Formats: sequence, structure tokens, C-alpha cells
Amino acid sequence: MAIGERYEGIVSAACGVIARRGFHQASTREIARAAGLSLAGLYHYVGEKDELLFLVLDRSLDRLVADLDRNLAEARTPEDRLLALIRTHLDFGFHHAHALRIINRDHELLAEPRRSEIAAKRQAYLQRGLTILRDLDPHRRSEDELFSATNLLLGMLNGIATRPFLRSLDDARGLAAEVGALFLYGFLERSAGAEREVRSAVRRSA
Amino acid sequence: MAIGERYEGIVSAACGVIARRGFHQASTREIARAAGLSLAGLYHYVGEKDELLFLVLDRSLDRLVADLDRNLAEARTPEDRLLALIRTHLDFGFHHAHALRIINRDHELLAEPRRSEIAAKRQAYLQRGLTILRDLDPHRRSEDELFSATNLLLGMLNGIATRPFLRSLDDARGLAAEVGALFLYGFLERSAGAEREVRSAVRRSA
DNA sequence: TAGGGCTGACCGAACGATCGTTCAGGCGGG
DNA sequence: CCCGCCTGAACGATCGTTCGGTCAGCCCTA
Repeated sequence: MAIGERYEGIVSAACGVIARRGFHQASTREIARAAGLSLAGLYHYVGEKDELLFLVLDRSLDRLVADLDRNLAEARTPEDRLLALIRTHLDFGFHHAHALRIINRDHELLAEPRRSEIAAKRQAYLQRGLTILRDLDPHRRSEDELFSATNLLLGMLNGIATRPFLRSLDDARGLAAEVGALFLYGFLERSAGAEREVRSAVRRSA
Repeated sequence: MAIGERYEGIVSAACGVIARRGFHQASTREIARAAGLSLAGLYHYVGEKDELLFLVLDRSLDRLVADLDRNLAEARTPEDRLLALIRTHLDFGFHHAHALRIINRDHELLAEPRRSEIAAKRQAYLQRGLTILRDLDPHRRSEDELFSATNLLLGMLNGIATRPFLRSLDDARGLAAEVGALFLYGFLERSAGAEREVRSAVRRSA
């Protein structure tokens, strides 16, 4: 067995166990068993339990951002860039469901300074979304509004990507088209008057 | 102290501790301390730790659905009903941030049969959203598409309601207007041709 | 009305299990 | 012989849960 192979096996075993049980419920003994090692053997490669979570998060976020950048490079219009983000996210959710689940559920459980390092990578991903929406925005929205909109978009994506909606890659692509159409139209086509109307309806029903 | 008062104090103490630490990291000792009881005193009122999570989830979901039904009763058009759902969810997120966090993060951690009982209440809430969207839909979407759209909507709402975006009730109302305008327009106004175009763009970039 | 017994509220202390982590040592190839 | 790879066994801490006991208040009867 090659030298790094064990290490990769440990990371992917940790990913599976943590995703299924949650970080604090995933014992180091179970991760070691899943990796085909004894408990002490696992600690030969890893310093502490936190490092396992960090490894999973770090590698997954690197891969997610790399996927996004690769897909963004091919997109020429702002619309295409938004669709590339959506497709990247849902594809990632299909191919790495465990990793995405951990990214969304367990990212706050790290201790410093690893927590900040992961938060920065999450922030970098969100920043790409925010930039895309700013380029796309025909309404001169404020940064706060763009930030909200970015979180709305990512919330939509995580809401469906985390749950077992994606049974096939075609499902992911179909859902990407749905999300793209829905969000794009809502984001682009609403008129200022229409939003005022909705806003007053919200206030009226209070 | 009235008889039920202690019980309410225990439930709200559990809500606070579980929201902040996560269910499995929230020890019964810490919950007892937050409730002003000894550990054994807590177990005088509660059979097991699972029951604490169940109590928080059960009461919170009951309140959320009741809020929704109350606000839906005043809404007359399908649009108003959608806006009522959005406003209810964000208001709940503002007033009961701890509870909403637990609903979204810890709802799978219960053992049977309590898990199924809570799942049914979550399902009832989602079902109301699905019914609203079906009444609103001008495109004769399939049940699967409506189900996806409902989850997209709730994903958006949870994405912003769980995080500390809602600093004031006005924030919640403003965000409700934003979400309402964005989702309503995306859901209503897209044309079938436009979605085909988006779909082919997604496929093209694959 | 005095007093004995019952009940619910609550506590200190401990139970066994499991947790993350460590350590001394065996084993096999250079 | 040495050095990575790996193990069994144990460490102390913390977990959920239980047990025996205290104390105040209420009911019942003499």
C-alpha cells in the first residue's frame, strides 16, 4: 500500500462516519474501524480528533471551490456564471453528499484556529456567489441586499442538496435548471414597484 | 412557584442549552444547572435525555404550525397565503431563534418512536407550503416539482432565519418582502420557454 | 387539634459505559 | 540494529442514569 493511500483512506473513512453520525457522535474508535486500523494506529497518523474534521472540511471546500472556478472559467455571461454556480453546487451535492452534509452541519464545531481557517474558505465560496450576483443585478442593490440574496440562493441549494433529493446526476441537473429559472427570474425580473407591493402586503398582514 | 412553572423552565432551559451546544454536546448536568435544579432534580421531571429534545421540538413545531394557521386564516388570495408563510417563518426565526435552530439541526437525533412523531409535525408544516404553492402555480407543475419548489422555499427561509441575519423584527419583515418578491416572481413569471433555455444552458456547460 | 403517615419535590453521591488520548512494545524491512 | 507502522491495554474525564435519603406540606384519625 502506498504511503499516502492510508492517509486518504482515513480521511474518507472519517468523512463517511462523521456524515452519518455527526461529528461528536462519531467516535475515533468507529472511524479507526472504518479505516481498517486500530485506534492507536489511527492516532499514528492523526494528532487529535479535531484534525479529522478539519481534514474533511479542508479538502472538501478546496474541491468545491476548485470545481466552481473550473466551471466559472467556461462561463462568459453573468447568467452563465450564476448557472455554473448552481450546477457546481448540486453536482457536488450529488457526488460528495457526505462532504456537503458535513460542510453545512459541522463546520462550527472546530476549535480555533482551525475554525477560522475553514470559515475563511467558506467565506471565499460565498464571496464568489456574491460577486456573481452583483454583476448580474440590474437593480443596483446594496451590499447588504446582495449578501442576503446570496444566502437565499445558497440556502435553497443546501436545502435540496443535503437531503436525498438527488438520486441521479440527471436529478441534479434538472434541479439545477429549476433553481436557475426560479432564482434568475426572481432576481432579475422583479420591478421595484412589485417589491413595494409585496412589502406592503407583508406589513398589512402583520 | 406554580406546579407547571418548573416544567416550563426546564423546557426553555433545555432549548437554550441544546441550541447553543447541539443536542449531544448539551449535557444533562448543564441543562439542570440552567434550569436551577440539581441533576437528580431534573430527572425527577424528565425520564431521559431524549425527552428533553422531544419536548423542545414538539412545543416549537406546535407553535410554528399554529402561528402559520393563524396567519393563513387572514390571507385571502394564494399570493397572500405564500407571503403569510414567509412572514410566519421569519417572524418565528426572530422570536424563537433557538427553537428554529434545533428544529433544523437536531430533528433527526431522536430515537423512535418520538422521531416519527416529530417528523409527522414537520411534514404537516411542509404540506401546508406545498398546498399553497399548488394553489399558486400557473404552470401545472407535477407533485414532484411542487415538492422541490417547497423545499427550495423552506431552504431559503431556513438559510437566513437560522443565521444571525435577523437583528430586529423590521429586518425579518424586510427580508420577508425580499424573499416574497424573489420567490413569487421566479415561481409565477417564468415561461416554459425560458426554463427550457436555462435547462439547455445547464446541459451545455456540463 | 395533635400527631402519625403518605406523597411529591429535590438533592448528594455513585454506577457503569464510553469518550479522547497516551504509552510501552512487537514486528518487519532497510 | 534501527526506524517507521501498528497494536493491546490502559489512563482520567465525562457521559446518562439511578439510588437512597431529606424535607415540607397535606390528609386522616384519634
